[in-house]
Amino acid sequence: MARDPIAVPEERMRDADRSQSTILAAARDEFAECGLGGARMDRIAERAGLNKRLIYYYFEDKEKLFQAVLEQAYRDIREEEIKLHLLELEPAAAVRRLIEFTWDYYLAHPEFMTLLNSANLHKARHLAGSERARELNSPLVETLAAVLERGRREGKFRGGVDPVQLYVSIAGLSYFYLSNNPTLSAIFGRDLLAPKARSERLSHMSDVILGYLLRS
Amino acid sequence: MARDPIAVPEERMRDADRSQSTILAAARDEFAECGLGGARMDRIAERAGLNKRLIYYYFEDKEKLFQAVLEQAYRDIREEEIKLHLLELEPAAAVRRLIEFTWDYYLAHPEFMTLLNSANLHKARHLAGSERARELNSPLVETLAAVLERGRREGKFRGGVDPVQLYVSIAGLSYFYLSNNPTLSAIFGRDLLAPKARSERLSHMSDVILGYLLRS
Amino acid sequence: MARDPIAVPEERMRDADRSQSTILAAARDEFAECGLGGARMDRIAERAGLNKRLIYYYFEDKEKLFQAVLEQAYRDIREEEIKLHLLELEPAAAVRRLIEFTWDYYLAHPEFMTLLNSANLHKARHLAGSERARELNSPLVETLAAVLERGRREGKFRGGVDPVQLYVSIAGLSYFYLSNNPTLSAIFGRDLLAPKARSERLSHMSDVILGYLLRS
Amino acid sequence: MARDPIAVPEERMRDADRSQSTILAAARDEFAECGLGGARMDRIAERAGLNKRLIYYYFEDKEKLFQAVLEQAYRDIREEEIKLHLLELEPAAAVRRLIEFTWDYYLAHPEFMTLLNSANLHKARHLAGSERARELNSPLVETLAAVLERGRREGKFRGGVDPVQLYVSIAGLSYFYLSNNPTLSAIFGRDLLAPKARSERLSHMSDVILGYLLRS
DNA sequence: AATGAATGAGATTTCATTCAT
DNA sequence: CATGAATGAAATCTCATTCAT
Repeated sequence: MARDPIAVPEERMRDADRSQSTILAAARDEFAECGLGGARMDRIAERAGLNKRLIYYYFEDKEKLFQAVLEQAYRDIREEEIKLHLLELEPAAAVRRLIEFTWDYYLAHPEFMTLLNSANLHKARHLAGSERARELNSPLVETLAAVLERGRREGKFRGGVDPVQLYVSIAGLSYFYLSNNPTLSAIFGRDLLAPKARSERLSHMSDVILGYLLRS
Repeated sequence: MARDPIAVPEERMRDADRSQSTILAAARDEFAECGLGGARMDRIAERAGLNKRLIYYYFEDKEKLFQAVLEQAYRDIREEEIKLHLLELEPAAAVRRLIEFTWDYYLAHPEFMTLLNSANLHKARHLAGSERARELNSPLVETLAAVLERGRREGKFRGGVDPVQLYVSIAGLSYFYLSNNPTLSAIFGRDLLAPKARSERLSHMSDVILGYLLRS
Repeated sequence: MARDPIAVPEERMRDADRSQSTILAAARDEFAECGLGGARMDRIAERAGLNKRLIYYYFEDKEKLFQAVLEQAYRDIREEEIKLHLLELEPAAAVRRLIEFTWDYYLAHPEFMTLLNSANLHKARHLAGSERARELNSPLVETLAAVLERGRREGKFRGGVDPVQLYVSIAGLSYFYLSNNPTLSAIFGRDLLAPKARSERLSHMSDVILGYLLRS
Repeated sequence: MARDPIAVPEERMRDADRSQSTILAAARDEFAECGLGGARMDRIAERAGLNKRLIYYYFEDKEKLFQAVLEQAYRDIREEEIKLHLLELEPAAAVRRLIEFTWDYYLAHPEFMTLLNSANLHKARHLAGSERARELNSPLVETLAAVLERGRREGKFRGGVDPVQLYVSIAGLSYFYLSNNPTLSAIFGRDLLAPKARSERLSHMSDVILGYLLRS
C-alpha cells in the first residue's frame, strides 16, 4: 500500500524475471536428467516450487521451454569463455588453458552435455531459427585461430591447423569421456571419475593436443 | 494350448526368430530417433509391421526391450571390430585404420551413438548387471595395447601411452563431431557432413593422433 | 476355447462395432446437450459406460468424434425420410405429410437441431470434405419437386415454386419454433410445448404452406 | 484506495462506460463466434484490448457476462424494431416490410442468431429471471396483431391468424436459412448468400407469407 | 480504474500395458 | 504364433478466476 508508484512495475518485473529464471533452472535440471522425452512438466513445476500453469504462461509449451533452456545454457558457457583471456598467455599455455577450461566446465556442468545430446537427438531443430544459431557460436574459435597463428609465427606450432577442427577435437576429447562415463566406467570396470583417473585424463588430453601441435 | 512342440518347430522357430529380429530392428530405429523417453511402443509395432502385443510377448517391457537393443548394438559393432586384424598391419597403419574404422562405423550407424547417449542419460543402468558389461568391452583395447607396444619397441611411437585413454580419444574425436553434427553445423553455418568436410575431418583426426604418437 | 475359428473375428467385429455405436450415441447426447465446446470427453465415456481411452482409439479426437456424430445424425434422418413414400399421396396430402414429418422428427430428435447449430456455429467445417456433403443432401428435395410439379399439372398448386426454397421454409417453420423454444416460451410467458400449443403450431404451419401453394 | 469520488467522476465515469461497452462488444463477438462453451475470457480481453481482470471487475463472471451480452442484443434489435412504424403502412406493405426487416437484421447481425442458439442450448437459463424476460418481448407482436386485424377488416387478409404464430413463422423463414447457411450451402452445393440467392429467398418468403395471408 | 502475476481444478490426449481369443 | 479390443495412470495443456499492487 502507499508504495512508491514508480517502484511498482520494477518490483513486478523482478518477480516475473525471478519466476522465469527459477523455472528455467528447474527445467534445465529436469531436461538434463531425463532428456526431452523423459522430462515431466509436473516435476519441473515442483522443482521450481511454482505453479505448473506459470510455466505455460511464460514459456508456452514444453518444446519452447526446452529451447529457452538450451539458449540459456549457451549463454552461460559463453559468459565463462569470455573470462578466459587466452590472448594474454603464451600459445602453448593458452591451448592448455582451453583444454583445462573445457574439461572443468563439462565436469562442473554435466547438464550441458545432456542438453546438447537432446538437442542433437532432435536434429537441432530447436535452433533452427538460424538467426539465433550464429549468436551461439563460440568466440573461442576466433581466439583459438589467433593463438594458433601466433604459435606458428613463433615457430612453436605446426602450421595448417584448422581452428574449427581443433576446437571440436578439444571439446570431443572431454565430452566423450564425460558424457559416456557411465557406460565407459561399466565397460572398463573402473571409476573414470575417481580423482586419479581425472588427472590422468586431463594429462592425456593435453599430451595429445600439444603433442600434435608442438614442433619438435 | 499345450500344442505338440515337435509338430512344426522349425518353421515356427524361424518365424519366431524373424519376428524377434524384426522387432529388434524396429525398436533400434525408434529408440535411436526418439530416445528412450520419446520412443513409442505403438510406433515400434507399426515399424515392425507386427502386433504390439507381440513385443511384450518377446521382450516383457519397454525397458527390457531397450536393453536388448543396446546389447544387439554392441554385438554388431564388436562383430565388425573383429574383422579389423590390426595386428597384421604396421603400428602407424594400424592406428590409422582404427581411426578410419571408428569414423566409418559411426557414420554408417548413427543410431549407435544415440543409443549410447540414451544409455548414458540413464546412467547406464541397462548394463548394470556387471556380468554383461564386461562382455561388451571391446577387444580392440587389448589389440591397441599390442600395437602401441610394438610401435614403441620399434622406436616409432612415444612410450607411456595408456591404450584405454587413446581408445577413448580416438572414439571421442569422431563421436563428438558426428553425434553433435546438427548443432555444430548450425553454429558454424556450414554442412559438416559434406564430402569435403568429411575427408578434412578424417585427415585432421589422423594428424592429431599420429602427430601425438609418432616420435619425430 | 475350441470356438469356431470363423466366428471369432465376427464376434470381435461385433464388439468393436457395438462399442463404437455406444460411444456415438453417448457423444450425440453430450454434444446435443452441451454443444461442441461444452461437451466433455469424460462425460461421454461415462455415458457410454466405456473407457475414455477407447473413444480416442476409435475416433481419434473430439473434433472427429463430433464429425462422426454429425454424419450419423444425417444418416438417421435420411433413413426415416426414405420411409415417407410421398409420391404415393395426393400432392396436398404429400405436402401436409412432409410438414408433419418434419415437425415430428424435430420434436422426437431435438438433438438433431442442436447438433446442426453446433455444426453451423463452426461454419460447417465438419463437412468441409465436399464429397461427403452431397451424400447428406436430402432425397426429399427431388421428391418435393415431383410433388410440386404434379400439383401444378393437376391445377391444384401454383407454379414457379422452387422446391429447395420450399423445403427450407418447411424446415424453418418447425426448426425455429422448436430450437428456440426455451427463449420463446420465456418471452411469451407460455409453454409452447404444451399439447394444445403443439397442435396449434402444426395447424398454423400447414395453413401457411398450403395457403401459399393451393390455387384458390 | 478510498479516493475522492467527486474528484474526477465524469472523465472516469466516461472511461468506465467506454470500457464496459468495449468489453460487451468484444464478448458479443467472441460468444457469437465460439458459442458460450467455446468462448475464452482471455480472447475477450484481447479483443477488447483491456485487462482480463477488468472483465471480472465489471461483469463478475463469464455467465453474467453472457447474460449481459444477450440483453444488449435484445435491446439492440428492439431499438431497431421501434423505428419501423408499421402502422403507418397498408397491411400488406406492413407485413412485407416486417419480413424484409427481419431478413435484413439477421443478415446484418448474424451474431444475434448464434447468441440466441447459445441461449437456447442452455435452456434459456440466462433469462430465467422472468421479470427480465417480458421486457424482451417484441413490441412487434402487438403491432402485428393490429396490422392483421386491419387487414382482415379491410377484407384483404384471412381471419383467424394468430399474430404470435405468424411472427414466429416470419422469423423462422429467415432464421433457418441464414443460421444454417454453412450447412445448407454445403449440402446444396451452392452459395446461398450470393446476391441472386438472397433476393430469391426474400421473394420466396414474401410469397409464402402473403400467399397465405391474402384473400384471393 | 486498471493490470501483470499467479493458481487450482479440470480438460484433452497419450502411453505402456493387459485381456481375451 | 499372433492380434484387435480395452484400460488405468499419467502426461500435456487449458481455463476461469483471484492476488497484489
